[in-house]
Amino acid sequence: MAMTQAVEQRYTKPVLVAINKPLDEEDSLQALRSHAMFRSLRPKDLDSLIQQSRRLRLGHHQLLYRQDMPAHHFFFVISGRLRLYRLDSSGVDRTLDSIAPGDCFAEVMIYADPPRYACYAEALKSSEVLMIPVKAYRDLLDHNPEYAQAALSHYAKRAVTRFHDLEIMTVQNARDRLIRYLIDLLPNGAEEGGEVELPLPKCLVASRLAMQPETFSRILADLKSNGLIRVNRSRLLISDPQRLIAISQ
Amino acid sequence: MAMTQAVEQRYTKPVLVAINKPLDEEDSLQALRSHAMFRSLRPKDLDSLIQQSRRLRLGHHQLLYRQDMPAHHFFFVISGRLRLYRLDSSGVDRTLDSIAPGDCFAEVMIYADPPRYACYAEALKSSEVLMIPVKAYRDLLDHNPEYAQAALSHYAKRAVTRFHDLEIMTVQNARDRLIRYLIDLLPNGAEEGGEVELPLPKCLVASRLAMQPETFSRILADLKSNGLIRVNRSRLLISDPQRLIAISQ
DNA sequence: GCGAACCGTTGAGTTAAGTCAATTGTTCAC
DNA sequence: GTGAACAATTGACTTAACTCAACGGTTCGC
Repeated sequence: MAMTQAVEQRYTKPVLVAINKPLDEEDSLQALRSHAMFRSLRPKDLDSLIQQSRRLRLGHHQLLYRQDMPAHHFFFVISGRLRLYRLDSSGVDRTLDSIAPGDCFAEVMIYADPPRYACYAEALKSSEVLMIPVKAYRDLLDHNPEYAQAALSHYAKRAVTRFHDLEIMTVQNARDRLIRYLIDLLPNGAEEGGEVELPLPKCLVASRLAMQPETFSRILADLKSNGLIRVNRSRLLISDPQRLIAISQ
Repeated sequence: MAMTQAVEQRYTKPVLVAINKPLDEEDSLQALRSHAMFRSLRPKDLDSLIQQSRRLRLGHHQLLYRQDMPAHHFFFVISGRLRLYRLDSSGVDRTLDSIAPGDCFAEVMIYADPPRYACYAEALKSSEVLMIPVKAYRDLLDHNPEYAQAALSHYAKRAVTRFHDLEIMTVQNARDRLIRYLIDLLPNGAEEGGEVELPLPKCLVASRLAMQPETFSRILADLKSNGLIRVNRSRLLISDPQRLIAISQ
């Protein structure tokens, strides 16, 4: 109960009040210009969209928005890293996604009705995001139907990714879920090994994979002792992905 | 190993060879005309799309497509019910979604590159689907940018739904996952109770929720004995959803 | 530079969920 | 209609994962 109250209290705290910065540094928006949602935009339209947006600086652990809050903006990550999570009625924090520079999030809100954020978003470290008004982007699409193609392609990819995430979570045991997660972190799939960096602190990866931090730690220790991975902080060396997959039966 | 071989053997079996029927029964395509992806299409264009499509009749347990197969078509369910599932390397069957009449599936393949089905699709009972060529729909969008808007709205909704499905799966214990699943089946959310029908046989709901059929059965029996639900075959009566949510802490 | 937080790891004990097996009820094909 | 396959349930047992607790190692604020 005390927990529940704490959660509700958080709803009343103001968010989206971070310091905004002038948007004169063109170079740092290069990534934006090459994102699937924006790269087909005419410079004039993109500039107009950027003009209507605000650049936010977020500190470590700073909350950007809350679940159920009306969603008037979506976001593009310029630098840093964020995570999406939900709180359930008993206050348990469940991590759903992490977002890297060059990615968009909450962009599906463009067509939600009523538009409300489906989760919390917070900075995992000092970060910069571009806060784009949903209405501005929608207007752009409404007046330039040819732009919808690019957005469509991005949205389809997003749906595929979410489907894939769901697929991992239907794996019934913790070890195999973790192995699947690690394989997916490899840039080239399962073909060849490589070093991967966990996109989240270990305790949050655990939460993302629906297991306890202790379980996560034990599985990793076990994989390590079997020579399947090497662990250096949040960097993992996977030398033989095929063997890892074989282990997961 | 024997299992693995069986799986691979299935890959070689021909699919998509069901009997096609003439598309003269206009009435049964009414649902198609009101679907978000098609309702804004001019009659001429919709008719042309339908002309290029084939209507398939699928028998009980008949396979429609296999995971990893090149995806040249997406589908609209006219009648019956289908399920999407994946097989892992050891042959375990994991159910990912069920699809009701009036719904589309594999439609995200329009923008996949290369387009390959991400899972298996099979009929849960005798069903009819419309098999729409990906290329035909893409051409329609390419030549009529104004149509993209409708597709965009549908794709955004799809991404939101998948995100929500993922969210349920990060719930760590089987009972709470099942309760969340049941609540979501209620048409009016958690506000008032009602009777819901499981969209899948119980053993497949269990698979969808990453638990064993025995566990599913035991949890349901327990909820029943606590007066939280009434069970009649695949129909469940949820009289007090709020109490059910409270139980799941 | 020091202590307080926090993160990650490890150990010990407990519990939820999986496994195996037996039984009944249903559905379906012939 | 009958028997074979399958779906669902229940019991007994095992095990994977959770919980609680203690303990190093880092990081961060002062």
